[in-house]
Amino acid sequence: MKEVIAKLLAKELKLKEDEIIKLIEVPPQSEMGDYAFPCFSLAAILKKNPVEIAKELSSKIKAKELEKVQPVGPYVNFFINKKILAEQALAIKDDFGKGKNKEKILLEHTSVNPNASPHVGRARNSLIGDSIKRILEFLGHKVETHYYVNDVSKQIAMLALNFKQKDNFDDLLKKYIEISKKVKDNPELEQKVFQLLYKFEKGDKETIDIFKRIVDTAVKGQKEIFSSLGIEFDYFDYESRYIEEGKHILKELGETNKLFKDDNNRLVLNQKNTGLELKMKSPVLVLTRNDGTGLYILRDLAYTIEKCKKGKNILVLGEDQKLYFEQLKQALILLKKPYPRVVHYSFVLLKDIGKMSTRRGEVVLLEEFIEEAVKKAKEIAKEKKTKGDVKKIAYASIKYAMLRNENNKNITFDWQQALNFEGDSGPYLQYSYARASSIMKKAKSKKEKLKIESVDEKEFLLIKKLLNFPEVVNQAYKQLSPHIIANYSLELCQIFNDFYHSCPVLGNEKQAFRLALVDSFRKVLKNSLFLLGIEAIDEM
RNA sequence: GCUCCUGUAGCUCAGCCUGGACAGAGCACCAGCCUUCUAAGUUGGGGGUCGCAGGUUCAACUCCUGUCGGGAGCGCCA
Repeated sequence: MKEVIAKLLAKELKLKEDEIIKLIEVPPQSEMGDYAFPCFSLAAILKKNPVEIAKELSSKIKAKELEKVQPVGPYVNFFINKKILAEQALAIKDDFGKGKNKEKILLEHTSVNPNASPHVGRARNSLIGDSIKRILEFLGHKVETHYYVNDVSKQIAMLALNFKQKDNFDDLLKKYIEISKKVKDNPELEQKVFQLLYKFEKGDKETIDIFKRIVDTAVKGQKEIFSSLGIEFDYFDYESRYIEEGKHILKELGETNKLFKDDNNRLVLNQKNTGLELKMKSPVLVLTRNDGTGLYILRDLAYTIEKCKKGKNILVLGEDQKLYFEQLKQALILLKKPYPRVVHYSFVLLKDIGKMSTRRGEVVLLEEFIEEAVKKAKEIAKEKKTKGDVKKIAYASIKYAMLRNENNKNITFDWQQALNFEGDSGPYLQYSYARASSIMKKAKSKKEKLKIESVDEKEFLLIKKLLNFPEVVNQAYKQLSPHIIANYSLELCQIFNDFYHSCPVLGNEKQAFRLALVDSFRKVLKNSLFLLGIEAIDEM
């Protein structure tokens, strides 16, 4: 529609269409029109009062697509023929907004340390990652999700000192906190930790077995939790598999003459003149310990290089890893290798406590949170005497609460607010869908002939919002930010509920038209929710 | 100390990338709406120096600089 207007304006103005498209905006209120063209920039060129220009333009432009063209101050406001848009909205199909890209994309997200049950803060990584996966696939990309398992870490080695054969997933957190405290106050114990890592890297069978048992226990538990939320991974990539390749990388880096041994006999990469000198005290990257064992980044380099060979890469990382990633990226650039696009998200802070820390045990576990949400959903369902699937409602609540914020903003986590099922919440979106479904169900599906006689204001608002969906998905893709979808979903539902209250569907003379509109709403909202990983439900 | 992110209503957040018409939601608070498609809904009301100060511009919540508050990071954790 924008294009049509731009064409008309281009005729009058001797400006290029794409320039005009950039200027066209949507008025703040729908009564002002559907699109507006501000004449400020023309005022300078034509040396005329913008108000005059708007008046002149308005009188000249006419087209069958336009119901009305009206000058308001320095703006030319366009009212689109409502029936044309209504027809478009009614023609919406299940695949509305889907794309046909075919690019192969590897998406790495979550990668929680395999040492304990994940806390709510970590879930943000998974939920953002999973939503990005859905957005990419919706646009047609071929996506592989990868979960990097850090099975060579110091954390695992510490846990190995405190792990018993019979320990299961639920014991890990407690055990980890215990040993973590001990190691902190005891340098000798820390030496033991490093010895274990050394043995592991040298291939000591006993050590490898203990590590494996811990990691398997943790990964299995974590996988189950994420799976319960509908988050699945295509590949679990084990860090330990990259130990050898990491040594090759070390060799390659050695040939760049940027590698040197420091006073403590560690191999260090000089990262001067990469821009990093502005961001850290000393722009170096330590690659090995003094006992020769490789550090995490060495294996990560090998891993990243391997992934990048297979396709375009996207990585979801916490904001605490910004500098780390920048160092990794510069090392890859030095090796003349491609590097991933990265999405950083900020932390989930606990109200009254602050940052969650597994080590300190100051956490709300994702499991607890899920349980609490389900409990709450059950209570409400009982109270309302409804049948909706309480689990789906609880998950929607969690996912929406974690995805509604912009990635790089801190979330303040508050039980009460996170579990609110009213207003700006996941259940509100599902409720709107359920209402629409209920109408569809009650309408006996007789196919009446559709004639659009007139379009009411509330109907038109819904129509415009529905047609906006593809643009919203593209925005979310461009920014790799699910919150754009979350916000759109909320606005869409608010508009639908407004329509719901002022436009009776069943038994109304416009039933056929409104029914078709409700059906389009269901299709769009279902897709929109799907992109957030939220299931649409027919009753609740 | 340096780098990055952030500061919008009592609270939680959109809007800023791509500057324009009175700054939008939700929660909480007050007053209404269920003989009509689900009240997990909806209507109305109060509540804002968009942290502060400069600058650019016809026009700044939006861009630039400075400053203050919050978060994150800055050599052998990942």
